[in-house]
Amino acid sequence: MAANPHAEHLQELLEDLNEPQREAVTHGEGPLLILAGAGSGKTRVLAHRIAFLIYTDQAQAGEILAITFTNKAASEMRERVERLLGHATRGMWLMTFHSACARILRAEAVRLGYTRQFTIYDQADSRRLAKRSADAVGVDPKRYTPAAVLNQISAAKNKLIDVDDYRRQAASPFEEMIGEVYDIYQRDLVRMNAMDFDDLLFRTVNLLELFEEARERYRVTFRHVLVDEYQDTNHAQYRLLQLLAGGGAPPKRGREAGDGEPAYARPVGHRNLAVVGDDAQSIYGFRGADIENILRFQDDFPDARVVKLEQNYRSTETILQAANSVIANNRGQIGKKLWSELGQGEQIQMRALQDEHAEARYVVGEIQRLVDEGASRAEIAVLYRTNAMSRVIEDALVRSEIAYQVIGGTKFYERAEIKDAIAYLTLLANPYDVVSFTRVANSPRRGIGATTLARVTAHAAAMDISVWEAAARPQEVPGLGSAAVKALGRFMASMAELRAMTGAEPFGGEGEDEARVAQLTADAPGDEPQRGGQGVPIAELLEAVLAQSGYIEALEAERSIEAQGRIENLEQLVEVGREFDEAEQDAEPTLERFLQEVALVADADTRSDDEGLVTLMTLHNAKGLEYPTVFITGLEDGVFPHSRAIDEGGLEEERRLFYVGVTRAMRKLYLTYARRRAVFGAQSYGMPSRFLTEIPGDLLDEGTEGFGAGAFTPSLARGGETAWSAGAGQVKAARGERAASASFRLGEDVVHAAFGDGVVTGVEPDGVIVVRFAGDGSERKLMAEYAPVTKR
DNA sequence: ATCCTGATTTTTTTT
DNA sequence: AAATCAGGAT
Repeated sequence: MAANPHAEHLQELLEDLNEPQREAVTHGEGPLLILAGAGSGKTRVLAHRIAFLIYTDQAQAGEILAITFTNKAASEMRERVERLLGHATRGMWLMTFHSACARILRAEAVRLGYTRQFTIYDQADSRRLAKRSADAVGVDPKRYTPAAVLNQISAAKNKLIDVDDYRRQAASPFEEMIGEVYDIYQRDLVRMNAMDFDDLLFRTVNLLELFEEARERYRVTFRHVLVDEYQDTNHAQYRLLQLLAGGGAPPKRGREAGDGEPAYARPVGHRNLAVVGDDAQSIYGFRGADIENILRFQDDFPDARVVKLEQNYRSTETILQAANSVIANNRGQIGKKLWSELGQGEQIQMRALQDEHAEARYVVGEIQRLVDEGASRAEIAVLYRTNAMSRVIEDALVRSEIAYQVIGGTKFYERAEIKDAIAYLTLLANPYDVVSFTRVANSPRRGIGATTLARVTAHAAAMDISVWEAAARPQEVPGLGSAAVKALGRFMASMAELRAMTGAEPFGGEGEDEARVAQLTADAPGDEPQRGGQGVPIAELLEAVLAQSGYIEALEAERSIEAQGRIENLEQLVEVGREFDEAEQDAEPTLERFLQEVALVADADTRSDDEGLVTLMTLHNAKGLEYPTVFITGLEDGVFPHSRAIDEGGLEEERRLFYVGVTRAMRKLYLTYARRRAVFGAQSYGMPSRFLTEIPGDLLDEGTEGFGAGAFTPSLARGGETAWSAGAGQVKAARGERAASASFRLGEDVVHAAFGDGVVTGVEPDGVIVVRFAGDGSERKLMAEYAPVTKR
């Protein structure tokens, strides 16, 4: 790089980076692990590194694959890179794992037996399908909710365990049952030409393992792979990276590797893999994230360059000290100590409030005060453990007329009318999609009831044809009355008309199967669609759907405020379609691309940077963000840490979540808890969160002002009092006295309040015991001291 | 096929 | 407290 034409830019690029940051940015080829503490400028490092690779001609834009955690983070990253480069970054793959996989699969799905129009099911869709499959197996839905069943399947998929492997490994009646459900569930997905979120990863791994040609092509294409938030990758994602970048060590986790190791497992490939993460911020274990991925990166790549970023540019020292001392209670982490030059700053405000309403009033009162003093509402975030907790705070904000936004919870795309409209489009694109068909067929009501639907779908399954085809020729469906035949005929006629608008081949006539077969055998999957796709603009199609289907008409007939709101939501959706049409001018705005984009929006993507909006969200959604002022609410044992986490040994992850929350704050941090809180409508009383006791007392201001100070703002320093109203003697009492724990021995018989009889199969440090329960054969980790478990 | 009502459940966290 | 669901009446 002696006479680099970009020399000037290069220097500028490296100018205001600190030493380790610069080391990470300028690292050349080969594996790179960046351990980036909270607020240490990792996004900046990633953006600069991408720009550096391009400036030094180590990569073209099109040779870079950069994975972020959310779409929002991806577009922010793209902006930064473009600002650094001074030009657009077309062709650079900067997106989430799921988006990247969906994009690859669109081009290659044919090789795996799907058409490129395959549907992506979101969690709600998947759950409905899981419920159907569980019903078919005869699973008692009281005992195992569809969500729980789906979780099991999802966990298996995240570990790349397919149906056959799962059933072979099943070690309990419970697992055998889940295996049966998994089997049906997966068959249904394939038959419907659909994938759930986990399939996007799983099938991409399949593709790269099975087809050497594709594997080599993508390896060559992505000469440099960068991954943000590496601590939250799961096994499937790990495997995917290995296939793309070439592994270091062969796979040791997952299934048996050994001698007969397949070719793809061997460490070939460019190994230009740069990952950024912070093990202290791993908070997605519940959805399969494997913290071991980051902890063992150096085992996978013994020659990896390791860079630690420990200087924090975000928070005051007070906030960092609190975060450091809390996280010190976790074990088995990569040692890191955050420090800052921003000075001590203000004390952390801690408050105990009467109940959740008082808590909300306190938070809103403080927000009011800060805004009066000149703060922008956009500088303030209120965080909580579960989505349901937003409501009380929202009420208080509304009452005080403070503008706010809620991230997550009931999303726009989860509203019934939006899902209906999307389901119409999905069915038009993918005539095999039974879930969309059943959703849409009788909505609005047109006399196609549950029995009719069941007969049609059963017929389709029996004849091995698409639902569309079955519904299009209703007279062939056994058992249908003449009214049902007529209703179906009318419905399908208008659907056929709408499908014609999309420019897709007509469907449901005789030659249908050839259509899929032709698509499946069409070789040479490329990056562009083989034909067609130039159909109508999405907005136009949507309007036609809503009119033709009688959907809008039915809502108008209702004449209710609620229906009016739904109509407005649908208008908003049409607007989304219009924006998509305009944004895609160069590429063809195909229906499937639109549906894919809609399916993969995350809560966090909907965040607005609008000035003047206070932001409310869960702690999970706050990952990666920062605010001058942060409120963390609901700091009670059982709420945060969540009771289920306490029961199941998830305390360390909860603690990391708290760490994430604390480190979002730049200058002011508020921690609040309520003594009494309504849970499911019933009142419950909780102790202050144990995390509060892990913060050194001198960092906290417990508020002495105000009426009945002692009564409502108990002090950690004070103590001795007995009841709640007398102060938080409990907090002090709790400090340091948690260590004592009931001891269980290996092999001991125990009884759990919820799970019933079980036996201790493992004893771990920190009072964690492993118990296998007779009821369902499940094995759970419990905190001996806190879980409702006794010796028998 | 559709509507109503009472019972049951829901709350972790999410791509 | 709200939402979904099952069962039964129309």
